[in-house]
Amino acid sequence: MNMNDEMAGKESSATRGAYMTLRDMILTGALPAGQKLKIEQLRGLLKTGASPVREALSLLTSDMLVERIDQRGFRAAPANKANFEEILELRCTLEELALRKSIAAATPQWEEQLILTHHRMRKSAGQDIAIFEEAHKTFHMALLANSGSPMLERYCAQLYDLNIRYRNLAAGGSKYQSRDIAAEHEEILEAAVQYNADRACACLLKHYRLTGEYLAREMDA
Amino acid sequence: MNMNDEMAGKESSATRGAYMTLRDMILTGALPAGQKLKIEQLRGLLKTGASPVREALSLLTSDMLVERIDQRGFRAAPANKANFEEILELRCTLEELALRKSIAAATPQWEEQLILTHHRMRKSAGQDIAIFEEAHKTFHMALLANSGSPMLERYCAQLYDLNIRYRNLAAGGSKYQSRDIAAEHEEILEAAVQYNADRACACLLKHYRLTGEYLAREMDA
DNA sequence: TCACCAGTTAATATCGATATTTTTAAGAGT
DNA sequence: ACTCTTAAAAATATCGATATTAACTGGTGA
Repeated sequence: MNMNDEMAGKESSATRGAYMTLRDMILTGALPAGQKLKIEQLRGLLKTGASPVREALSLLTSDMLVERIDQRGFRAAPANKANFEEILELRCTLEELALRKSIAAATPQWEEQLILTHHRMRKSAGQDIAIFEEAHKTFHMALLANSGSPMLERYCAQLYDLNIRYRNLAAGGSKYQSRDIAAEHEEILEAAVQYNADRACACLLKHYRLTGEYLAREMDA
Repeated sequence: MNMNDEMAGKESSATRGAYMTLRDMILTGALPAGQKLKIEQLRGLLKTGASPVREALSLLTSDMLVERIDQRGFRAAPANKANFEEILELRCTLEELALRKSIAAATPQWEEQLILTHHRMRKSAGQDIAIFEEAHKTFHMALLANSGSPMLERYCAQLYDLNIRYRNLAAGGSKYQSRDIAAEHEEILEAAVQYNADRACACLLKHYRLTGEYLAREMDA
């Protein structure tokens, strides 16, 4: 009767499908930074018409993943260390702000969501990396989800994605970081559910800055 | 030979033209908040095809001026008091951040730009309101332009526009505010060129909050 | 050798028409 | 009267083709 099972994941509109695919390809680095994105080429890759491709690219400019040069097409957003550090710093500022607001307005529902998303993230640790990444983002966003400011959360989500992109671009060869990521997440969670804003923020920012320094080193090499 | 004089202001691509026009119409309230934006209707209004309209609308979603509902078209972003207050607060936070950074990194060039843009704003006070608004935005953005963080500046510009939109939506009938806007601008400028970050921020935020309270009152009525 | 200027190629931007989907309206059955 | 189903209308989304614009190439004159 319904097609939810069959079509799970497949988006209703061609535009959304193209948007998702392109977004993923840019975030993972399948489409390298700065690369020209030719409509015809993408049209073939995505097996759809020019209009959805074009519209998807327009939408991706919002996310700062694609640059649009009038009359001259699209290209994947460039990447460089300065931009990375800008993102990292801005992200730390905005996420701290959002986390403090979330904790200040804490509710049982929010708290329970933290527990749940954290649990799911742990569970997915063994599975496919894409599954984990998804759960990881969900957990981090859950931390901020009670800030009361959807726009702030949106900015944070955007910066999160941009950061992930740099992680994928930079961490090409080298193995996963040696730090105990799981422990860092537990620390953050613990502080949050205890409404300890200072500690939660300190842990969160340490979590980001450690990854940041690691990536910055990779980018030099 | 060339058409620069004739075509001044007319954008090169139909998409950009549509983008500019629609943006303006939403900011000024010519397209009311929440209104359904039918392609066919806009196609007639803008005298262009469906593709440019569609693409312009997609671009406007980045600016949070248009909402896209998959398979169900576009509509002008809704407006309500909660959203307005969210914008105001976020704007105060981000602009303070950017202004402090700008002052901390002050250079003669930046300082001179402040003087210039302020002067131009004063000059344009008598002229057409649209001219003044343009100069007003330029001045305010110049204050933040030395923050060293293009993304932060972009967010501020976005919030600025959203705020202006509410000003246009709310201040329908009532006359321009009685406050001495010019004096407030001078205060901000003075503090900035003296590298007095605390005072500059205090003045800037006061400037925003006063307008904000005024608008909030309008919105109740 | 180099800058400059056609002519050619390639890519973008745009149009008009069609397929899909949603919304509206109407009718049948309970 | 009310809901459910079904037909008609309207609007969105998409396609394929064309016009417009930018990029390239090779040759010409200093």
